[in-house]
Amino acid sequence: MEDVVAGVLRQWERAYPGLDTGPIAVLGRINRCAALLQQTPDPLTRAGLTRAEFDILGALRRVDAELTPTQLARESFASGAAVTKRLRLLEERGLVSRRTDERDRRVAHLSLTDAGRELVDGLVQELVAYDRVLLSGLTPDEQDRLAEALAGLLNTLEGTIGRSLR
Amino acid sequence: MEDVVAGVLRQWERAYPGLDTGPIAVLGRINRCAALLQQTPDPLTRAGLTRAEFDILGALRRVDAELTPTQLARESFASGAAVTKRLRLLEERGLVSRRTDERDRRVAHLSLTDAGRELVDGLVQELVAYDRVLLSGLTPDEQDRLAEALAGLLNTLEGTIGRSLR
DNA sequence: AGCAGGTAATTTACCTGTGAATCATCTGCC
DNA sequence: GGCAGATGATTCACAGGTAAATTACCTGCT
Repeated sequence: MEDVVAGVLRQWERAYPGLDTGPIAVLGRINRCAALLQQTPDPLTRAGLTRAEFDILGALRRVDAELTPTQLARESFASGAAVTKRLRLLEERGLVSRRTDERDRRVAHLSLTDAGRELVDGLVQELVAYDRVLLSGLTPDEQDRLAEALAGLLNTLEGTIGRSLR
Repeated sequence: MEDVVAGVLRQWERAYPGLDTGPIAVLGRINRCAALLQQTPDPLTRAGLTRAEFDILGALRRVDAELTPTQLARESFASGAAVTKRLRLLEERGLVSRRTDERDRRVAHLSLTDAGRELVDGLVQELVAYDRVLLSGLTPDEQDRLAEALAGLLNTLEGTIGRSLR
């Protein structure tokens, strides 16, 4: 059985005979998977959260401590400006609370409210269950190998990109 | 050697002992890889194109025929509105030209100009070479297995999502 | 003929992210 | 003590995406 990308690859190969479509086969599929995952309604959508907002809440839950906006940006792989915007919405919804540092009044310390923590606790369970369904087409063994290959790729990418930014 | 996601997974596991982090290990890495790929400057950036714009040009080159905006939307996995906007920019740059259908004056037929075609021809070579570098951390065999696993996942996702939209 | 309904493309209003500038505050040095 | 420069966070102007409404046109039915 063939996926959508396979047809695209054949077209490229026909347009440019001899072209090495191997790299596109990998990266094109990663992009396509990510795009599909982002567009699909999931438990977060039903809870009225975006993936980006959940990344903030998740970071606070994971580390189980207060975090500053800068730390949150690093933890959730986002820009500072994006974090500021998301925090405003999350605070308005009463999921996150803010405390100003006493020593250095520039810095803020964010933490989950009780409501925020309960929301995350419930959502994590739902999300994992949902993700398991999405992966159900692969055997557990295939899933493990896929995760491992992606970890390797991720390391290369972080390296390449880190270098290109300097 | 460990990737960035591995640390995150350990934190989740510590916050929720016994949580099955397997699904996150796969999907989290896919999202992270895609985000990195999107943020990184690549040959397209240097040519002043976004990935989305190149997807339009690429579709026209691949099928080597005129396409309507609706067909372009399907081919490049985008919304109609997005295609309209991109086409306007690409036409302004002289990369794409438009022809109105004679029978049905609602429909437009888009094709690459000579300049557009030459641009794509050059960029495809550069892109494949660049992608090969990004994947250089994996052996060719690992790359093949990764592509295959992703194809399987993609099929499941298209299925799951197709169902959820009905 | 002419209208009801469908379809292609575009427009509109809005939302979210980004990089650059700005504001507020702290720290080190003279 | 007080200023120069650094740093944390926010704001700003803008780019690009989306869903829903709109425009323009075609087709089939009476």
